Amino acid sequence: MNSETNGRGRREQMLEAIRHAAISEFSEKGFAGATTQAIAQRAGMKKTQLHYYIQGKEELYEELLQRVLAAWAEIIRFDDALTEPQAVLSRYIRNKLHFSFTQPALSRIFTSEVLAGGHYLEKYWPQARENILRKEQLINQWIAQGALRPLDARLFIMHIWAITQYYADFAVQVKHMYHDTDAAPATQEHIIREVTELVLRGCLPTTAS
Amino acid sequence: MNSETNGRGRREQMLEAIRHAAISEFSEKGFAGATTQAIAQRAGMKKTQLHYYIQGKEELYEELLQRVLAAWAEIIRFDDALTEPQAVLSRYIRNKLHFSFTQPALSRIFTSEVLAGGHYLEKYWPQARENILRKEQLINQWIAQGALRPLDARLFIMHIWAITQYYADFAVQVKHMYHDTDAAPATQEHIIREVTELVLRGCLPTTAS
DNA sequence: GTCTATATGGGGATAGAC
DNA sequence: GTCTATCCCCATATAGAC
Repeated sequence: MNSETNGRGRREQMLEAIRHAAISEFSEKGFAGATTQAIAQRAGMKKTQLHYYIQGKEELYEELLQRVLAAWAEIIRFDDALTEPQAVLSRYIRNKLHFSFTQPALSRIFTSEVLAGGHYLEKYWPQARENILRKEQLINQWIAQGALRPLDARLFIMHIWAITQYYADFAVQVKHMYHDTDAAPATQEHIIREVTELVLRGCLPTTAS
Repeated sequence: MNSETNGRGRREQMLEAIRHAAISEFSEKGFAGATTQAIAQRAGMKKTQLHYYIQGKEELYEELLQRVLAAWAEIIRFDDALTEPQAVLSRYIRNKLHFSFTQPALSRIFTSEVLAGGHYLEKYWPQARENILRKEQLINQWIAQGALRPLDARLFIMHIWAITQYYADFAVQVKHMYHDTDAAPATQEHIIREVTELVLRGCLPTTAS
């Protein structure tokens, strides 16, 4: 059992610890404000040790950005096996919210990058545009079929994205809104239900059977 | 005409230029990532000149944070003169969106601060909680009267906030979604209509007359 | 009020001992 | 692989000439 085979490699274990720490640091401070010093400290190592494992601050950041994009590419697409708008949209909302709940810091890195101007996302926009255009076409089909009320499909998609992303970016705000209050914090399932209900009622035709 | 009376004071003019520059810098880089060097450059002055006018980076930041909070406190409250849910919510959505459109960078400072953990907002949360609780009560009254469908009022308010804030925080994303596309970018009025329609349909009772 | 110069601290990154 | 020591750059902020 050499150093390459115990666990999945000591090096990879260290890198995972580093990535975990970096996700927190980058999501809180942004790329410019994050320091390798702080990342090292969060990961429980010295700065020099960190620099032994990573190529540089920028490479680490880009790798993590790619992680969010890759995860979203998997999670966020409309499920082709489903045809009913209710089913497709419900699943989309559930998946996106689940990601915001389980990977809030990773989600926030994207937001932080967009706030900074999104220069590290140059290569990402075309693909994101394609994705939204495909969703738009499907939604417009639904509208033509009378399955959805007439609406601006592109804005509609962005609005769903906005609400679901909110629970990652503003988790601190949400928490404070339940602090020192009679009401117990909303559960994830409850939030999923409320968001889904709001969106579906907002887009279904008034003449729904 | 001494130096205190021309314009509204040279000092105040300089400070406004500094604040304008600082809003951009802080909103893009966050507090940790922003530099007084860059703020000075954006404001068209030397760093030493900047430090002659401001007390420090932190004081400048806190002043601007206070600006957003103060502006929102004015703009965001439910209009007591209105009683119909449709009218109150429409006006709220319009005002909040208008602020996102006209003061996007200032809006983003709040988001950036929340991402960073919101430590500079400690004194703000109690008041924000009060505001949301008051809105919550009114909405629950509407629900009791049958003017709104049953829903979680607190989450509902946060969802409206999320959608309207989106147009400030993710303006870059919105822009890219219309880049290289047949469709012309959505106008502000169009966005206001679409958001309002989505929210109102999402919360009004199905038996609406 | 505005500049040059500087004090002091921390940043990313590497060299080289162990 | 991990440490100490160090390089070089840039940060905030101030002192003091003009």
